[in-house]
Amino acid sequence: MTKKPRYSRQRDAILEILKNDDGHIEAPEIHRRLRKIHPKLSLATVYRNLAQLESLKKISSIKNDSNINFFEIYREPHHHFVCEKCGGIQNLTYPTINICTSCISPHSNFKINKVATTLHGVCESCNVSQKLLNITKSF
Amino acid sequence: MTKKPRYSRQRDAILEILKNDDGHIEAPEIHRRLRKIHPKLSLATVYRNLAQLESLKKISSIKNDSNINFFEIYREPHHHFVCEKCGGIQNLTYPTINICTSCISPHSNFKINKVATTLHGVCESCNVSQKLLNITKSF
DNA sequence: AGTCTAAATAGTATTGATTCCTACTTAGTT
DNA sequence: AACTAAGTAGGAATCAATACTATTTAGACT
Ligand SMILES: [Mn+2]
Ligand SMILES: [Mn+2]
Ligand SMILES: [Zn+2]
Ligand SMILES: [Zn+2]
Repeated sequence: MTKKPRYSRQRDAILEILKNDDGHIEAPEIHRRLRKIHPKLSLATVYRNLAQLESLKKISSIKNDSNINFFEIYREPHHHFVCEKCGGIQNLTYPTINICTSCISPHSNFKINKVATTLHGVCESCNVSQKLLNITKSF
Repeated sequence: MTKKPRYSRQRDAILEILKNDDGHIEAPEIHRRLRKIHPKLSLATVYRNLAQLESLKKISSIKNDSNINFFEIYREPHHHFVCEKCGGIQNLTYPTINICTSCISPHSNFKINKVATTLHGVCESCNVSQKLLNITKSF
């Protein structure tokens, strides 16, 4: 139905960055990295292509609590941990919880595209620096 | 540790709106409703108090795909359905999945504050109007 | 190989929910 | 009644993301 998009050097480079990264990257970071080789690349182009790639299910995105969108190459569905302090995102390697999808199917007229389980809290490194701060405060 | 906040007529009214609503409301909607009785209420005040009430666990919030924050009175933990078309949010009445919390606890230095499972898709009413649109297009 | 056109891009302006700022007000303690 | 830290109103600022527009380009078709 939806036809295949035309090739673009820029989109290809964006996808390549994500293929070779095992984390979750922001659009401006992708832009920064590609600028070294494609000095004319526009940030708007990065955003436009990321949106397109996501709708083609080649990549996926997740937002942190500050509404910043992080992108990664499409992987097996998995869950995420979002740090409330630094905004960093980490993968959780526990099996996907599919029960929701099957549970809601009785509500037949819903169309479910994505199930996201996200834990919010304070990550290891932020937690440690928090503790250190408390110690120094007590003096 | 954190001391109880001072009483405020505005905060009380905001909480009252949420207590008497079973849905998920945006800050501007709360503002609109309260303006009828408190014409001088500032939208910034609504946002500030919603943030405070949430940190006191009296209310909770969830964002739709357009980053708009919806608020509700604190309830038993539950999951949500977010419509990609209209941005509306609905509760899912299936039992909370706690396994993630217990699974990750071995990663001891994480602090988990919130577990959110959210389904993204097209809600019943949007789905129906989508179908009607397709029918009219085929003429 | 040249022509054509819809899709893509660069660069910039705009959006819009939320937060910040500051002078003023007020709850509540002494 | 006086004091003060917390809260408010109103408006400005923020900033990730999107919209806009003139220009370029992939790739289809002669
Ligand atoms: Mn991931
Ligand atoms: Mn809810
Ligand atoms: Zn962190
Ligand atoms: Zn909908």
